[in-house]
Amino acid sequence: MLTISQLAASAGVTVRAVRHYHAKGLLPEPRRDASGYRRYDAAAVVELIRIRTLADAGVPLSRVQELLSADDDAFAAAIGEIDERLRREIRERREARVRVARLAAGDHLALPDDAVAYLRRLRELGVPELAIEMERDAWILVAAQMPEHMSDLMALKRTQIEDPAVVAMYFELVEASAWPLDDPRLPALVDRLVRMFEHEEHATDDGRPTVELTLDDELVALLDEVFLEAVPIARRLLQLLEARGWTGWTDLRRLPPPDR
Amino acid sequence: MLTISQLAASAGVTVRAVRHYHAKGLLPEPRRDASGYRRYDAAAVVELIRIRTLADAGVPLSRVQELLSADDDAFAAAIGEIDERLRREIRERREARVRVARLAAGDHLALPDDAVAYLRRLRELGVPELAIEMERDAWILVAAQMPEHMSDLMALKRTQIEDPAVVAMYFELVEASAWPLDDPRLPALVDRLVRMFEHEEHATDDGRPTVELTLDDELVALLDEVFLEAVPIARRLLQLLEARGWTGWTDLRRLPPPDR
DNA sequence: CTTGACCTTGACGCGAGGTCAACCCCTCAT
DNA sequence: ATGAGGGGTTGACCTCGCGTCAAGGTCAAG
Repeated sequence: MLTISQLAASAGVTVRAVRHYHAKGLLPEPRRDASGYRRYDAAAVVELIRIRTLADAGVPLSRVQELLSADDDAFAAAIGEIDERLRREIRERREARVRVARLAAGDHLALPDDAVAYLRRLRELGVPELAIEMERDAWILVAAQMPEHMSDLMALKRTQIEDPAVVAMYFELVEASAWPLDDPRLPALVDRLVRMFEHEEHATDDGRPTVELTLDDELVALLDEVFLEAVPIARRLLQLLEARGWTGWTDLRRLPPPDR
Repeated sequence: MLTISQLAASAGVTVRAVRHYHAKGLLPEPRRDASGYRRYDAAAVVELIRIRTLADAGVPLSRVQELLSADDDAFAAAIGEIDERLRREIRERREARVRVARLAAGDHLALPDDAVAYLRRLRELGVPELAIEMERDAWILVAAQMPEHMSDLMALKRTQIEDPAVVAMYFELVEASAWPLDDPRLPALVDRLVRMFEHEEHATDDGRPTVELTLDDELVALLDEVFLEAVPIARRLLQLLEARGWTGWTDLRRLPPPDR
């Protein structure tokens, strides 16, 4: 005959846990000796070990209670489910190991692979780190709001960034982003931009596909907003562009002539 | 700028969880818009994903809070500990899978391997199942109270059980265990027992080692108690043995002569 | 103007015990 | 016989990471 602490020790649990199982009706209350102490037999040892085996496998005690009185078929089915859950938990922990290991470094946390590759390409092209950080934050916001468009967008950006003319403009804009709003060099910059757009327009007329037209309005609005927020000078540039007959930032278009 | 549900979705968590992190000081409260709604930037996305990465790895939120503001060395050390814990949890789940799989069948739950082997040998020798169950329960109690002695005891029992004389006595006792306490066949049985002891005694004098003498008193008391509890007729047998000048059950000895 | 989706704070609930508190019981040494 | 120590007993509150109301305020669309 065992005392409660001996029973508990035989299954490697605490006395408190055994009493908890009694309170929950998982383990039947044994008879008491003359002084009111609980006294256990071998069957209690077996039962307690069964409880712990299931509980250690992550089965909730309420489910353990059902299982202890289940028939063989139901029990076998339950064992199958438990095993499946354990395998899943093992898989999740393996994935967690990978993610935690990547935690120390980089952009991978909040961005998909292709966005990370795009940012890396910007670094290769010599874009200043500050500009890359702004760009990264912008893409994080886009990814948060419209993750389903990210892969198309990144494909587009990676194509654009390989065009030397676009890269040249990019560098001009990066440089300009630090200028004050009333910097005298701004009008000349905008003139160069407009000339470039008009050149592109002609090229497009020659039959080159205009990839941007596939972007939906909501996405364009988001991209515009994000970049206007991120780059202080962007609003001023937009004003100057509109004065020259163009509007939009992501989806650049000629304004309708003002006389209409 | 993101609303709380957009932020939450970007990290795959619930809105409630994000608010919980604010309340715990894990994620700084962002600024509010005109209507009092929270508005988040890209940094919040990154931070939230960091929190979730750690939390998904099983790090308590209080620890996450420390880690987010820890220096690189402390952080790297913590990552090491987290990875170690994850590996341990994977190992535990693998072991749980094995134990759960064994749950459906048998004695292995509450007994060590050698005790299971001993019970299997009893079955091979044709011992009735009822007697084996009693014996199993007795050994479970012994294992619960003195697990450190089990391997020696089982070695001893396995040796004994290979001695045909012992096996013969064993069968007689098994049979007798079902008799009423006043069965007329009992005295003859005890006579046979005593004759066997005396024979053993002579054999021992011849130089055979007496293994039992290495058992300590506490263990002998436990074994006696367990078997006297388990087999109703054992007490009566003990009385009869003592009338013939022997005492003890596990550690059988001649009584001192009554005239002293 | 209403509906329905979103946001706010605050409070309680759960699951598996841990951790007191306050008391009883038994044994052993003084 | 007396106290100390190491069992046992019940009961009540604490923990953690949110889920789930409750009781509203806000916003865009029909």
